[in-house]
Amino acid sequence: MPTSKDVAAAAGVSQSTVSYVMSGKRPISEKTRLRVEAAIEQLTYQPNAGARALASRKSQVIGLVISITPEAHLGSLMEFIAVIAATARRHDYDVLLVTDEEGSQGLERVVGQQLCDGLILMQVEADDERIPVVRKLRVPVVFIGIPNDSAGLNCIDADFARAGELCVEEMAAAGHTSGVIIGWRPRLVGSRLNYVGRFLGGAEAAAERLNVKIKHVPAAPDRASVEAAVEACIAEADGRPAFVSPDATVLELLPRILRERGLEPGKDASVIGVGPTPEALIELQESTVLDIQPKVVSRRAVEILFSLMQADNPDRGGLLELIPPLVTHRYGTADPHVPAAQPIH
Amino acid sequence: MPTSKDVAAAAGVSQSTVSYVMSGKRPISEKTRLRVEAAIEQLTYQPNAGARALASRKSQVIGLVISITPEAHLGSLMEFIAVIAATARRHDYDVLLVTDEEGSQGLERVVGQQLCDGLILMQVEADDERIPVVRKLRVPVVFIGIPNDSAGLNCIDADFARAGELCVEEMAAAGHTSGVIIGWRPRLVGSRLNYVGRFLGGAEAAAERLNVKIKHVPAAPDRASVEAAVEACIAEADGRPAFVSPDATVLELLPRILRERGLEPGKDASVIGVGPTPEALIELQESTVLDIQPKVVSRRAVEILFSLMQADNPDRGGLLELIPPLVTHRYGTADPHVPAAQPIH
DNA sequence: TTGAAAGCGGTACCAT
DNA sequence: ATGGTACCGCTTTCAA
Repeated sequence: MPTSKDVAAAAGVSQSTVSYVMSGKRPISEKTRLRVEAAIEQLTYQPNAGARALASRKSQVIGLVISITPEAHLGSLMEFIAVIAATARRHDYDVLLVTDEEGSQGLERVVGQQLCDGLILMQVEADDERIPVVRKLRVPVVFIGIPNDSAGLNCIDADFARAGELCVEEMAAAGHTSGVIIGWRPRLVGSRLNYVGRFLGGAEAAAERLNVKIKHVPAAPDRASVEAAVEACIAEADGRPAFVSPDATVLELLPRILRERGLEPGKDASVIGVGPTPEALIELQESTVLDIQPKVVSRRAVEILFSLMQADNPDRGGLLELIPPLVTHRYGTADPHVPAAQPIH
Repeated sequence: MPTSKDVAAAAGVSQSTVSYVMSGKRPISEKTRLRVEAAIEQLTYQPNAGARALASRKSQVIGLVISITPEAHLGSLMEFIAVIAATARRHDYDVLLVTDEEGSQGLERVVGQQLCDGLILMQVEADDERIPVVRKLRVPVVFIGIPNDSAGLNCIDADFARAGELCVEEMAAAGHTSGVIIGWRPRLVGSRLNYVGRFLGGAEAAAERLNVKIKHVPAAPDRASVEAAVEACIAEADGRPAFVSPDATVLELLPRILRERGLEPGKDASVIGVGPTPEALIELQESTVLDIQPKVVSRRAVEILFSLMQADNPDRGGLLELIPPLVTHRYGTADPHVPAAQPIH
């Protein structure tokens, strides 16, 4: 592998000149710049990342922290990751994948070893054990998800409260006066998946406003559990039942389960929900589906992180940004409309 | 951040001794080792990755190259990634995510900058444009997927030929004398997704052997396309139709499409297929599903890469390993059985 | 068994 | 506008 020294020799300049040509941090005469660039080209020189990181104290890498739990919807997760990686590259950064198998120690490790200049934490839980650790880290961190104690942290997430509202509005517009929200087990909702709580909050507010009734039925994201919830709802429903859920897996199951019971979604029953992957959308064309815009959320997460890193202001923070959901599918049509944006700064 | 110099000072030894304590590359007296370890602990010292990479010429990072195409099943992809990352960590390596947005240049970049010591390429296509590039790289590379010209390359994949056989055997065992394989568009099969070709090969061999008829119907992995294929098959089927597919998305669609046409999968029609994610399995309980064992494939990919890197033998290669599929679900039961393993070395 | 010192390949300050 | 050079923090050879 050629080094910048080789380039310098080939171009007949000093090593520092090569460095300055690459970084543009000081003016270089047209003539020498061309000579250096030619030498770089000719030798197919690429700067050594380790040496650069050592000298500049910047790795040009961001750490992406994901957790593979049984609750995680892998397709959705992948969608986030893809956008984050692509956005990072556009800013000339690479992405190091950190799984939570190491727990919070993994965070301390990648930062301690100075493998990366900043972190994005995904699937942030209500009472996330990583938070106290993160507060001590000396690099900027962006959370995807909003923990209970978010003071001083940079968080971004889909606006699940708004999504809850939209779902209930949709439900009312479809002529229902009551409906059922299939959520998660209470324990999970309280301690971990607090977006469900936000969703319920928005849904309840809308229900009150529109004078419709909603009932929250906890369930696990598996077939048996959702079936049980559905049975219960059908039993006590008068007229067409309506099902609402903030969970992609539940949403994938609902149409099937209803059909097995002779109810055609969009006709005999309404299915309204949030957050599926494109694949799931294929399955859900006869339902109302809110897209929580993972692409926007993850792109913004990266952008926020970069602004923090550029500002060289590691401990500044306390940004909360909510991305409004889109209604992407409505009973068979794919006619997206954008609700009023309500980012909070 | 404390450096190894700080540790040395605290322990009253030289910097090199600290290094040797950490690497174990030369004998250290019990006494000094304990002193150094105490100092490390006390200062919470972590070695600087860049400096280490620079001095040792090893980054302890592997590059994981993925491509986000419309055909990619994100959930399956995520499953691979998770296992690869976890396995890498167990060998004390980190994972750098390389998306193919940069194309083959991305590979040249991460290797050229010496960001990583080896690569794993996923979703390798029949006539993959990355292959000529990879052949020139000076680091070990493992392919997940088998290109047409695999000479001298280290490839690993699920045994789709065997999967094709198993599917047809299953079909025959379920009493069918004929069936339909829903595959991909011919153009894709030829130039790109050649696992489909291998699947078909195995299926055809088994069909001949068992004296059943199979027909290959190309389709895109979307609803309309699969529906058209299904319609055609139902029209010309005598008795219960059987549907076989090597594609996860198609497999997710099939049960629904059949039910809409009044056919209950597992009763009025058979659905037999390969490779879905755990989420999809929920949907497919009434079908026969072969698991292509992404966990095994990806774990082996990492292990092979490490053995290549340890051997310090970058250009050695030409390993082909096939992981046999498991039958994980059979018409409602979850009773896995393992076919005879047939790895090829 | 341990220490001193020469790199590894860049960056950026201080000169000119 | 350019060159010389002192680091950055670790590994490893050579010496003791």
